Amino acid sequence: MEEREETATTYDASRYDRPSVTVDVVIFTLIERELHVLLVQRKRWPYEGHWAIPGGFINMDESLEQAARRELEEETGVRDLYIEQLFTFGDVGRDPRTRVISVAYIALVRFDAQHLRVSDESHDVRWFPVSALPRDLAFDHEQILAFAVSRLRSKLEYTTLAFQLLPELFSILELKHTYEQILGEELDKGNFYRKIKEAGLLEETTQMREGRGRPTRLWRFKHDRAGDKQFVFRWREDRAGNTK
Amino acid sequence: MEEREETATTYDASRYDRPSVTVDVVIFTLIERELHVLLVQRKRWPYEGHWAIPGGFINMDESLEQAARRELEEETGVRDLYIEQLFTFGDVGRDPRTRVISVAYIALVRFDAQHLRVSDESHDVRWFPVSALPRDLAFDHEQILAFAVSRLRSKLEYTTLAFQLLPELFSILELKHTYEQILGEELDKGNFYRKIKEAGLLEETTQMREGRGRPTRLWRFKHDRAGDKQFVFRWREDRAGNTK
DNA sequence: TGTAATAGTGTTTAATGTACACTATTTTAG
DNA sequence: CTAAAATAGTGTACATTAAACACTATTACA
Repeated sequence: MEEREETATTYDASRYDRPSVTVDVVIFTLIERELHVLLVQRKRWPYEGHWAIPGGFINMDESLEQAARRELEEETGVRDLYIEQLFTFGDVGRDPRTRVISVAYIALVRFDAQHLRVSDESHDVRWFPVSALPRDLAFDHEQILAFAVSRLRSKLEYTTLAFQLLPELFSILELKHTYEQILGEELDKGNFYRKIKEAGLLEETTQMREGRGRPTRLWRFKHDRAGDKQFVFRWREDRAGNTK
Repeated sequence: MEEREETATTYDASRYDRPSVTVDVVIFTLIERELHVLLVQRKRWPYEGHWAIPGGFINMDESLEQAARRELEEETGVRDLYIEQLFTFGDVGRDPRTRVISVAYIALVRFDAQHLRVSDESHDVRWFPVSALPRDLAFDHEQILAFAVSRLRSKLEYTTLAFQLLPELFSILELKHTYEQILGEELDKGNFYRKIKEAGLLEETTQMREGRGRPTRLWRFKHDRAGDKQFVFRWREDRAGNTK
């Protein structure tokens, strides 16, 4: 980390001119069975009027993750949810104002009444379906967002991450639908039932939900298992990367 | 990324007091069939005399990856090798001097005569076996290193990364040994032969190498396939995370 | 009462993983 | 010169998992 020839306590500010460090948070949620992401509309130069990933400068007295959580809470009012560092973007020209290094995070939130303040359509903050993003995102945010979606997909294959997007109680087919939304491909119903049950991640409840056809049983995620160990199972029905 | 309420071109330096940004590079190599990592011994406060991961401040005119490559070249004289961003560490108290945010990278180099300057034992730069690291690394470098090893392991399971550590020509059992070194577990010889051949990643050469027993055929990695697409295959012989 | 709609189960076959026994070709000890 | 040790490499059988898809179940509603 530290330059070996540098003196201990003094800095030559002109020599060690410092970049700005920001934290950007790509916030995902599921709205009406579709994966959405939160964007904010910029009010000033540069990229005035363009949509951007929410973020801000870090404070000197908070860790990166704390900064990301603060940002998340400022935008959505949500605390204590799943958050994970994605990547740090630091190319020279990515912000026309000055050198900016952005530590990007991914957050997953459950969409419910809590974040009404976001769903206000007249506001400069809005949820967009991942399949229908606005054009010309600010800065390199298109790249960041694409990377976030890609990471979300690949993590889904070996973690229990999808549960973060669902409410407390859900049906197995809703869970399957969530996987399909994120993976962007269809999964076999029978195989999904079998795998998810064998995994032992779910706790059956006595509750049912009625709809158009046969009522469905509701399940709950076993949280004890989650923290337990890095639980892993694979969902993809084709062997990844089969280069024939 | 950008604070939405901030003005466009001016900064209040006292308000937006900036952290320092460094790049640390965890450099791995294989020496005598064992995985090693490069560390430097600190000459000054803080952590004087302790070993640390090599790194330094970024320049304002280089990208993060450029900074990491520069650092790698300064320490080992090696260019154009495998390098990958690991994680960004930014806890508040990790450096007693000032707020420091470190973007950590992993690099893999082939150990050969090129980096003699590193193998000089009297120097303050030295290769350590991953299995026998020095005590009391500087800063939070123990944590960074542990994370780097863990990442290396998990990436090995689905990438062709091990080839970066081997010379141009190698035997299949050497490759197997490399996998075993990094994974920290034994692999079945027969299964390894079969899988690596089926994968079609290797190019047979006419060269053999003689040793104590039967001579071994040497192979070369097909580089055309590597860039091709994110080639994936799995090595672990147990299903990962099988929590029975 | 029967059809649409949704939920959920079972079964068959193919692919892959795992263990381990076997053969092959060299050096070296006696 | 020959047998044993050392290393390289192949083959095979069994278990496990994946994938496709046909089937049954339970509700609302026409």
